[in-house]
Amino acid sequence: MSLLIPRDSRVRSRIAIVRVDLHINRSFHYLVPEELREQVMAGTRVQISFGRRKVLGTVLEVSETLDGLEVAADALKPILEVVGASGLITPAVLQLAKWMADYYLCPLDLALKSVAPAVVQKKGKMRAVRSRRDPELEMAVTEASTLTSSEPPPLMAQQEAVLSRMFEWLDADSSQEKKPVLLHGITGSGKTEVYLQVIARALEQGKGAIMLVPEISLTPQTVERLRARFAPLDKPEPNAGTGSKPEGGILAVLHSGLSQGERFREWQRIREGKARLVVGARSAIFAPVMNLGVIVVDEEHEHSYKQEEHPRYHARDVAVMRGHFEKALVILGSATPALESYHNAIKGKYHLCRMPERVDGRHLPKIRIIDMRQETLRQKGFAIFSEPLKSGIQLRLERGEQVILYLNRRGYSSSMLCPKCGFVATCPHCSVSLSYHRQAGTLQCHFCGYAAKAFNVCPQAECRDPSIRFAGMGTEKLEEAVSRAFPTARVARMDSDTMTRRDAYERTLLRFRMGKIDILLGTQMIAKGLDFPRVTLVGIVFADLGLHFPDFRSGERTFQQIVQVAGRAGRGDVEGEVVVQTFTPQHPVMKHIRKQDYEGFYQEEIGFRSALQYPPCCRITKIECASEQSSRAQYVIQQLHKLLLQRLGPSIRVLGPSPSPIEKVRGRYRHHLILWDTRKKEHRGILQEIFASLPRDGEVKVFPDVDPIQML
DNA sequence: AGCACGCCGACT
DNA sequence: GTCGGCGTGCTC
Repeated sequence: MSLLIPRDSRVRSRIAIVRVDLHINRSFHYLVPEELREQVMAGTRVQISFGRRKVLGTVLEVSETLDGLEVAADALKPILEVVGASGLITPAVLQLAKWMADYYLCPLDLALKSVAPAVVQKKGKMRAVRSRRDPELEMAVTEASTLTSSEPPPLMAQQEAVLSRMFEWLDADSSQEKKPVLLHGITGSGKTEVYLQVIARALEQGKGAIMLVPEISLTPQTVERLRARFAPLDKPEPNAGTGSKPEGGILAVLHSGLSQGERFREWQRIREGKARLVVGARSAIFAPVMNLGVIVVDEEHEHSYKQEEHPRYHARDVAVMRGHFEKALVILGSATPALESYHNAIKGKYHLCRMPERVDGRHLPKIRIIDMRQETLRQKGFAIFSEPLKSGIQLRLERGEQVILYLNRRGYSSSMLCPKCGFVATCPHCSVSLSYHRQAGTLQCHFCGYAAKAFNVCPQAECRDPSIRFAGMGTEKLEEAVSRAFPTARVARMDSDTMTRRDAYERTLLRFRMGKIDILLGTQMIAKGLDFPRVTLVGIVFADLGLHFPDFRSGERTFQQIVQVAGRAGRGDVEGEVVVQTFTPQHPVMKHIRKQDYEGFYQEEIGFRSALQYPPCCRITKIECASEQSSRAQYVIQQLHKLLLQRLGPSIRVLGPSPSPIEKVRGRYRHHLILWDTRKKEHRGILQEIFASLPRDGEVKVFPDVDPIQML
């Protein structure tokens, strides 16, 4: 080796343990050259020569000694250079990645990949930043803001009380670990203001803050409030010679719409400490904020915090771990907490803060549960609108108030079937029926996106019957029905079909805010955080939709969705009303929905979970095998099952293996099994070994899913 | 992941 | 005799 490391002199050279960006399940030792000593630390991205090529890697550890090193020191190669600058992955985030690899049963490489965007992992050349701003829209937003005052408003007593506790925890000895806080505040109770003030205090203390939101494009209002509140803290860039105002300042916004260049720049600003407040979706939890004071997870119950690709991490839980490692205060906020979080709060693992009142003495809307079986009898056939909902809408139109209608299914109808021969259009790639989209004139698969031209007659050669029917109503059909029933009303639909353009969502909400829309209807897109004071009626068109899924969380999800949408009503001076239409009014969830009683819902639901040993009473891990051939996936899951029984024996409870409830998705057949109680460290170690030892059939994919959300 | 080495069939 | 198949194994 011609690297000429003097054998005698530099024995005390620093040695970096480096994980290479290749699929090698171990790490390698490199020398840290004198001139890079300052920069190389745990987490630093480096370029090294590996064999005969140059590759990138991540420093896991820097050590002063050669202890335990089985390679002669003079055989070590030096680190060639540091990528970008040090600190792209901070030591704390590296620790987080190690934890993720262990907890979520994935190779460390994969965990490292998910903690920093690809552009940051590589050389990170700055590209020209394309502007995505829309001057017309911005003007309109500015004009429409009676709302974004940068001054903190006066607080209600409940907010004061919660804040004083949070300040105390935030200010506590920074070497002390901080218990996470669950902020359970009903819709409209002023949670966002609490977040803002805790963040403000952390920033004043010179610390950083991360705020996670379920999906940034659906929370422009929250981002606007942050910008309005914290923009004054921004000092103009000293080198802004061009006169154009530099973007950002103390606030960095990370979202999927950023180009690679924009993403890199935001990351860089955070790393350099220019931006200390980061807002973003799931992956923003890995932002390289130093000296982190507080992490807020807004709407912590939202399923979008769970990544559905390997590693299947839950950003809320990762946030709790990051807070643990960095001794930062973690605030989980929701009106309808995940059962897991509330359970943790009840057990004392989290602090519990409650805000049971709405701001300004406003009341929660009254909820009426309408029995659609009786409505069907009364109206002599299936009706989309019950009488109370119909008259309720009419009344709001007359009064010039606004209405939100919620139906969590897009398209015109959810299936297309031939009443003569029984043919049902199904997706060629997934085991689900195709939805009819009338505007597009297509049949679409909501799992894989497959689209085909809709038929006029039954496509079966021997049938060709023209009376082919569409069953199961979606938002498109609802829109049609609304327009027919209320011809004078101005109606807008919001779902992923109408919101294809990036700013369509903001534009529609702006028109709604300006009173140019009377009835806003849509899918869960309209359920999140909207605050429109003139909305006085919310209609849940078909509350049973998600209730009968073969998933132990279907009741919880239904409760959360309906209570959240209901919370959009009555945020102004006029009291709100909610009409919930259901064919199963006797379902236990409905009585808690009627009273908007989270506590009652929790108590009843936790009883079911405990009896059936489902989370949060127990932790489960799902293992899924997927292949283009069902039999191959089945074979691998059976092998896995065998190994599990051999290695873990009776100490572990296994359900399955069985085909997934929706067996085929995107042309891949899935088989899974569920393991109970995998929290024990030795269990995880054995699971890791089993995955590593599994004969690698490249075609059959094996994914562990720790704490699964998606059971289908 | 690459890229070596390494041991058996059809070609100029 | 040689070119080349891709099966194991190594990379500080």
